Amino acid sequence: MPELPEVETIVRGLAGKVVGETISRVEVRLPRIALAPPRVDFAAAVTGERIVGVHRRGKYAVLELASGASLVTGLRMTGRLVVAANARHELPGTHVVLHFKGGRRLGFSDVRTFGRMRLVGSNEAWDEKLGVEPLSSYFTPEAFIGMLSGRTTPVKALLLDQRRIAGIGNIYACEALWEARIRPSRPSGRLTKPAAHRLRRAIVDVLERAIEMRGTSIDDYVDADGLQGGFQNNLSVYGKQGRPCPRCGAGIVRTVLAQRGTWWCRGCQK
DNA sequence: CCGTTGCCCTGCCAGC
DNA sequence: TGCTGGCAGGGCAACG
Repeated sequence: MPELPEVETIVRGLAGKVVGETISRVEVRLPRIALAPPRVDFAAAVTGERIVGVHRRGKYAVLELASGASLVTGLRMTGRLVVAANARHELPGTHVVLHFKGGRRLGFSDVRTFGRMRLVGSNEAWDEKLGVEPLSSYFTPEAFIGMLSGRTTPVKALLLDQRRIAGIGNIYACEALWEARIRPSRPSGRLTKPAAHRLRRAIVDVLERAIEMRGTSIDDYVDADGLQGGFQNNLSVYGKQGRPCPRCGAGIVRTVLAQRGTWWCRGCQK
């Protein structure tokens, strides 16, 4: 499931492959995947556009187009964006294909069809609901403490809320809470100041380390070259129920919190 | 505003 | 072996 580090890795890979390319043809095989403003036809509007930049916002990959419009792709759980030289390497469940002049192509695939590729106009504030970028200078201890204070929501649910911090998903929420030695169910407002500082630091640390390892490949994620990441070998608690905690040796448990599987250590997360 | 619930969808796998 | 029911989960709409 692509979270911030996986989307960052995809975007870095795409930058060297698609910037400067002109989209000569667009295939939309599953129309509900490709969204556009009212009365705008996705394929017609995108055809002829040139890609002038690529960036990430939260868990979204954004292709910047020469007209000022953007193609915003949300990968959800199983979505993939992969550049290929030809049709031979096409992934199963490819729903949208951007063909470039010269023959290469960018395919968007998603077996579960939860992901979306959306064309947004230059003035469309598509990301106004998204919270702070955790790897930006705006994610200060003060900003984080402000989010936590007075709230009864379990701190893990707050980490997953994209309106507050953009880009953290289940894997990195679990890992950051373990690193900060904080119990996932702890009410946000009950974190001590040192705990809040530890957690902010842990979020930044775990995201940066995961980007260094090119993301976590549990079952579906691959980068823009179709290659797996390496952070799955560095996970401490995610998916590790029954295994010993790498820090204190107690057994890692799996509970359900905010409808999500939650892995943590009863021994050292308080 | 805030928090919760249900829905979308298919691959996988435990259990029979 | 073959089937099936339940689970996985990010974002969004609807609701209280």
